[in-house]
Amino acid sequence: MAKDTKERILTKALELFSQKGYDGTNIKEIMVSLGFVKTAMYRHFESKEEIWNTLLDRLIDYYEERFGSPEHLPPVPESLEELLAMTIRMVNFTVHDETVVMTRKLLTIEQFRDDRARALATKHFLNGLTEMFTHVFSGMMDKELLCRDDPAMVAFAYTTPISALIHLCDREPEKTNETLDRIEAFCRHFMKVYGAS
Amino acid sequence: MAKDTKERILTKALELFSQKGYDGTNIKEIMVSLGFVKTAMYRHFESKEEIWNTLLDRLIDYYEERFGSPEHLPPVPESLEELLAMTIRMVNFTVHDETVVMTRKLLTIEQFRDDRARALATKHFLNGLTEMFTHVFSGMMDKELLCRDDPAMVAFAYTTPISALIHLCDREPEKTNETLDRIEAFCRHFMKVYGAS
DNA sequence: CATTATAGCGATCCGAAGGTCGCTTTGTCA
DNA sequence: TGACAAAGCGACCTTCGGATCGCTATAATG
Repeated sequence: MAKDTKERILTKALELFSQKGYDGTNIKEIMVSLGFVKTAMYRHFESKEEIWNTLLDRLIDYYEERFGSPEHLPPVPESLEELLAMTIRMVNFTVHDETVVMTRKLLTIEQFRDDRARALATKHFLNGLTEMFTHVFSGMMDKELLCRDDPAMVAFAYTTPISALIHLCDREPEKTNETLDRIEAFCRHFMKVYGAS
Repeated sequence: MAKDTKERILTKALELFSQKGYDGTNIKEIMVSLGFVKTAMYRHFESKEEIWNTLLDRLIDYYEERFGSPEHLPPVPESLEELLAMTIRMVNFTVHDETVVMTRKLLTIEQFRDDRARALATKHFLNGLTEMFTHVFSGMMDKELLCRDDPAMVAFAYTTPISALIHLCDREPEKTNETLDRIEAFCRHFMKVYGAS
């Protein structure tokens, strides 16, 4: 129950930091919205700064757990349709999971103020996805589902447009459905251009 | 000289807001770094809020002036090499011009807090570039320099990867040179894939 | 059941930040 | 040159936000 409070503070901090930034959020707001008085925070964290650091630790750990090791790489699709299905599944998760959305917004907002946020942003927004799809496309080229080419370059060309549209969903959530359609259209375009058929 | 002060305040505000955000920047810092006492600001603006609004007005106007009307569309290249040269020129400008860099960072940081920043961010980061290159690629397809395809989709596939790397330059300026190389490599890859040869 | 640590509360402190006001300086113009 | 407006200065006000401390209630433990 007490342990729970600490977690709830972190969750609420992620929520508020991702909307208004670290500087734009105050302790009172966090604690009152959880039904506490602001000073109750100091039973769980030494300072506002420590909330930030703990939160970032969690986000880094979470990313590492989830995407850190090769065993978390997705299976190599057996067809282009399967690639599309896998992509749509991943995108749907990433734009609808509230925690993931808030994490992305947080990193977007704080990337120029905090070095760890900066590093994590580059992984989240660029390198992580590219590396993952480098593996996927490398496998698909071996299976002759895609034209042979530099898999890292092809992965980059595939993931960055999708990433741009995910950012658009974050910025303008009311356009999410339309944007998901655009993602699917882009995937089909990509498959037409790069597919080996 | 007085008029100048107002401009200098706006310039400094852009600089600081783009590094630390609106909430993370205080009036004293702006004014003292310009050699004034903080309250001198109130001879030029009613409030901190008004600095923000004026600054955003300027950024919106500047964007409109520069990219707003069709006459500002770039000429359609006569060859793939020319497309590459034009792209490199544009990227170099956008990555090295301090004001442009600061504007991008500002929009990145404040896009979730301010609706006008949000709208301008979508233009800056996505639609503006895509529209511009839709025109370019449409012309190039007419000249049979590129395979015929949906020019808007091809423009999207061209500009968003470049945009992702421009964001990387903003985030990690020490990697600028290496990142510019990656942009060029991507452009060449793109030309190989989409070029009509 | 008594003890003790934990967690929440509220009063309070302190410094920072936005903003006001009146005085002084400067620069413009008749 | 005298008068006035614009612009800068600095003292001051107020609020807000982070942080400390001591009291109390709860809940876990021997």
